[in-house]
Amino acid sequence: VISVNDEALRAWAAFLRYHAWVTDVLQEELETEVGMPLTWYDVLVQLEAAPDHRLRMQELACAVVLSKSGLTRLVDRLERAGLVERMSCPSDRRGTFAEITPAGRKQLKAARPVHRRGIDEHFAAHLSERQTHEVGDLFEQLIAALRPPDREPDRADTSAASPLPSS
Amino acid sequence: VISVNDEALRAWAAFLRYHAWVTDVLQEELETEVGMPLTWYDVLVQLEAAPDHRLRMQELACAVVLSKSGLTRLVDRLERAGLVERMSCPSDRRGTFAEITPAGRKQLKAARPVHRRGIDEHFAAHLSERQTHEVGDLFEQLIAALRPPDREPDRADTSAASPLPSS
DNA sequence: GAAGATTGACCCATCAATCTTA
DNA sequence: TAAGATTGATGGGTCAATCTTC
Repeated sequence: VISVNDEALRAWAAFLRYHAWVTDVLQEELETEVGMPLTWYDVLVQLEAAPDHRLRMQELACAVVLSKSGLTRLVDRLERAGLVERMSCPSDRRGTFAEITPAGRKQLKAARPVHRRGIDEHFAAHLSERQTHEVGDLFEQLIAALRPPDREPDRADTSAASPLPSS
Repeated sequence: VISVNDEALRAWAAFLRYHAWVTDVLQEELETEVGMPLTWYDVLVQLEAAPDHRLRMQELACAVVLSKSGLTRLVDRLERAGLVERMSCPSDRRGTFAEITPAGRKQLKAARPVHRRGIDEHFAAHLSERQTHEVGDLFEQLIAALRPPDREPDRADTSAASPLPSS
């Protein structure tokens, strides 16, 4: 059988293991220092960066790589916590915007330096400038190569365009 | 605030997004072509590779990056499916081995080429030999740099040594 | 009492079905 | 009828408590 070689498998295994561990560490840091789960942080980052600080539920689901229904429930929790507010879209009343609230921006302001410090400490600090650039290029290239994943029915990213994870 | 720069954030975002997408794709390929979830595959790979084709529950949990309780339930399902069998450890009767069955090895034999093809197609094929080597080194170095994660109570990897994800 | 593993309660995500508006 | 979003049922994971054996 045509198959991948050992060096590639070693790289793949390291990639997987590193991802599992580093997300665990970042999650825990954010949780203990700011008391917020990483999923919340991701949502707040996306909304803060969006025009008018709001996004349609569908776009947000795509951005944070969650199913539509998953996002509905996540926004439920964020709204209950007062960090996000739902606003119905006036031009198309089927649609709903999720908008970050002042309290949400305040939380984000507290969380961002913690998370960025984590990314720096557990990732960026160990890469040379050249490596950083190369890793960015490489993974963007790999993403582009994944066949525009003709996603499953409930999945939000049929549009397949813009998603950008936490930063 | 001292913080990570934009190039590093771009690399980080690409890393995260690629991981989310590629695991999704591999998961779906394995599911549709062999009818087995990726978690099952990971367990079978670990057991097949282990001495006597079996591992203590704790070691297995560590290897597949799952909590002890999570692994208990996963092995429950695998045992129900006949792919794995529990054997009590004769020398220390507190302990339990999970051992791959003939049926499990057969399943693995069917699954492995599918999964490896996926890794090749969506990962290895896009890397030069030099890049493959560099990615492997880089992530292994990053793993080593993560403070030996003094893990949470229930987490299996207090031993922190050997875990190797799916291959 | 501590270690290995399991169990019960709970959290969060997904899928399929549903409701509403276009 | 289709599109946007939500809801109900369910799968699979974690934590804390428990059981068994050392």
